[in-house]
Amino acid sequence: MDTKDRKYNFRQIEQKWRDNWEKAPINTDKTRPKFYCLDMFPYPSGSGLHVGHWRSYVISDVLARYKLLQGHYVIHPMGFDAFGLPAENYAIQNNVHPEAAVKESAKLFKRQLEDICAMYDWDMELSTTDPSFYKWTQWIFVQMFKKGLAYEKEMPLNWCPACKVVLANEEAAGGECERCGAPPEKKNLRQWMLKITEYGERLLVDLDKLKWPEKVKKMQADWIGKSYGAKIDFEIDGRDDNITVFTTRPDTLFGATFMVLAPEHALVKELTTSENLASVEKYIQDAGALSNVDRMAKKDKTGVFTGAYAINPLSGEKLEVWISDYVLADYGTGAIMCVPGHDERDFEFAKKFGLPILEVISLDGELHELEEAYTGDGVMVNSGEFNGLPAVDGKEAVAGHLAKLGIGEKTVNYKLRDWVFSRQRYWGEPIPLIHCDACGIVPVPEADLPVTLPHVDSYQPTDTGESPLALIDDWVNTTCPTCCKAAKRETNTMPQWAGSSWYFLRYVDVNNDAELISKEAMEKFLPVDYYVGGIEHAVLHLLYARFYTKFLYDIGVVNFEEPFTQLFNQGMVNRFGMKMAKSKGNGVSPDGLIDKYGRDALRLYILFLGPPELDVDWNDNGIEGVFRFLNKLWRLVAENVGKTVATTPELEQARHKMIHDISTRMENLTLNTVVSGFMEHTNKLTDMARSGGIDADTLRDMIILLAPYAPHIAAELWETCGYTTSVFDATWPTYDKEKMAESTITIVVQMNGKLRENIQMAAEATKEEVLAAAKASVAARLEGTIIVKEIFVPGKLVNFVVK
RNA sequence: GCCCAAGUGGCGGAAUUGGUAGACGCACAGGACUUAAAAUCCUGCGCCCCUUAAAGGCGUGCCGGUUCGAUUCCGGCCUUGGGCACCA
Repeated sequence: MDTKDRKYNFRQIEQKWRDNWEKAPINTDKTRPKFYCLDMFPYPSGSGLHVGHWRSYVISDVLARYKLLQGHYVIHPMGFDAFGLPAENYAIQNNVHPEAAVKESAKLFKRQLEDICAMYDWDMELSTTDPSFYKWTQWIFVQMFKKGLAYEKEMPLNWCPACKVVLANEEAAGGECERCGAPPEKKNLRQWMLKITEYGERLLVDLDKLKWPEKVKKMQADWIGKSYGAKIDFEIDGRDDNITVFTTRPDTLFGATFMVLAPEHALVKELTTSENLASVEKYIQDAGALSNVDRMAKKDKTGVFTGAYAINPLSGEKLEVWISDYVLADYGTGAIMCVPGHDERDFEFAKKFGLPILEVISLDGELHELEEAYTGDGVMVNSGEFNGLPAVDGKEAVAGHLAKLGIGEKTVNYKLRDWVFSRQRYWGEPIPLIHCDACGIVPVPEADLPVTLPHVDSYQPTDTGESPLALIDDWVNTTCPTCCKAAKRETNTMPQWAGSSWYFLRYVDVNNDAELISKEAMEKFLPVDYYVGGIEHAVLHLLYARFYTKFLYDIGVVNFEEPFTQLFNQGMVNRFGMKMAKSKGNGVSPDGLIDKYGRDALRLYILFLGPPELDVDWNDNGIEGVFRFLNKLWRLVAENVGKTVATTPELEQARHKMIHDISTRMENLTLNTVVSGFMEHTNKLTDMARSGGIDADTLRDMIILLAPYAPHIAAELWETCGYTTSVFDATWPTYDKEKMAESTITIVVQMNGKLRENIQMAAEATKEEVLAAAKASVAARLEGTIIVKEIFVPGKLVNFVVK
């Protein structure tokens, strides 16, 4: 140590241990029980890492190293999600080929990731753009195709005019392109879809198994959107076909006074009478031109009457059939029964167009003039034989009655739609299908995978809805694998989510060319135990990855149905009121801080900023305090090594308390309080060392506890203390509750709940002794009062209730 | 509109099961060491009353409740952030 400025030489120490660990890696014993601690892998951009990126990587690394010290073999890999629009857009902006840009960026990222000093196993490194990886991304698609889960469909889709690409529903949530924020347009396109809806129920039910933040589970459950109700057939007046509706309120069926179909509904053209045809056609045309955002933003309900009538199956009333864009074509049956008395939207529509409003649910059983839709509880009225029945029971009763009549049945509905899986961009995995005039659509044989992405100079996206790959004749033209005649390749590519939906399976068997993953590796190392990343993927990546895993389970590739047992979402790092990002000019580079305070100090400071799950505002000021702490701790060891004293009961008590505090806070992942705990205990131990000396056991355990957080200084101090094996080969110390108990405890004395005195008592003092001492301490105050009640909380406090 | 978080000193934040509110750190002020500075060490640091001290009072967004005792539990509100949003 340089005694002149009493600061430890972090530059020299950190370099020394970085070199050492490169030569002799830690965490190599694969015979230990595994713990798979995964970071959401980044897409490599050319702008590099800022301290916001560090946050999640430090959190997961602390956890990984903690598990290592607890005796696990820790799988802690890192890779690059390099296909997709972010990488392609970056390349276009900088006028380089995506392949070159990705290579360059990955190199920069890797160097910056190494600065964090996370114990990534770079032997497992993967990139989604590597043909040996996307061979299996394509293989999974082929399996889905063979199982009928991938299908082609022409339908109106969300098209982002800025990104020049279609969006999945998940990517267009909230009426904004998930990537660029532009409002998507509607465009009729032929696209490849994945039947994620077939897994909707399992994706919903299995959420219960997961140790995930409730918020994320709820977002997924809401996205899947299961609702219980009934399908009901309404006879069309004068025709022998029906309009089928889905409703969650069969109990209000008597109150259905009109019907509305989505403009796109198949029956609309057939039903419309000749005198209404012109207005209906105009309405359909106008509705079709509206984007989803405009459609949602409309303040007023609009609609037109078709001229047709349906019959309410219970009341027998004739109901006008209207069309309106407030009914969605792709949810339920695309048609609804309208109960204006008990549905706000139907009420608004009925008011505007003068349609009848009937009360059929009443809270008090009486009849009222409805000023607005009543959506609460009550009993059925105006409902014939069902009158007087509570609405909650009415749902079952009416649905059962309709089922007996053969015109309805109980059913469930989901908001989840199939996944639009093809993209009109160059930089993605080619979809491995071949279009043959004779054989139809044929998957590329597995032996011919991967279908490699051809290297071209012109990869700019087009407005046509076609991929740039369509322009490459010698790639598009091929032969049919079945009949050997001339055929054409599918030119769409996969979305950026394809690789990330399964990458976590591949790390542990990254070089396997014969299968996606060997059974042995799968059974030994999977699934992921702990997954750390941002909340922005709550319904995108995390839903897709669950879907893929369930599919791979079904075809026997993996033996588990959920990929990520536990999930942690770290909060964002903000600066100037917004998320830190290079593009916004508010990014803080770690480089200067590393140079001034070192990697260990920066790791600790990022944790110290605030609770890991909450957003924090960045400021540079506090890192000074963390740096002072590291120096203090350095001096504590340096000044006492070689002259440690024999363990005393006080030292043993302090040591067990320290292990307890750090361990429980680590387990709870309240990592900001772990750092303050280190400071607290270091301060205490420094005082104890000065007054009576410190023992070797305490120093040893303190260094082990610190190792996950500040690995370099811990390794150096460990060596200073004379240990010859790595600190990461040590075992996480355990504590004994009895040994951490203090011999003297502070008892709080209250009167009427207000603090009056603190008294020191021996830990083993009896209730009577404590009460007597407490009474004595407040004797003067008790004069002239009557003690009504004595509250005694063992080891904590005494409260006298007096009059 | 619906749902979910959060609200504590000048600042970031802490408080295990309802039991001393403000740990730890930053900033600030005073002191020691030093020719001086840096570094380090010591002391103080919620607000009010008071020359000071003692004693007292108030205090965890607001109003109320339960309790011997509430940052913690319950009811009602306010503010901020996030999610969903014509899903019948």
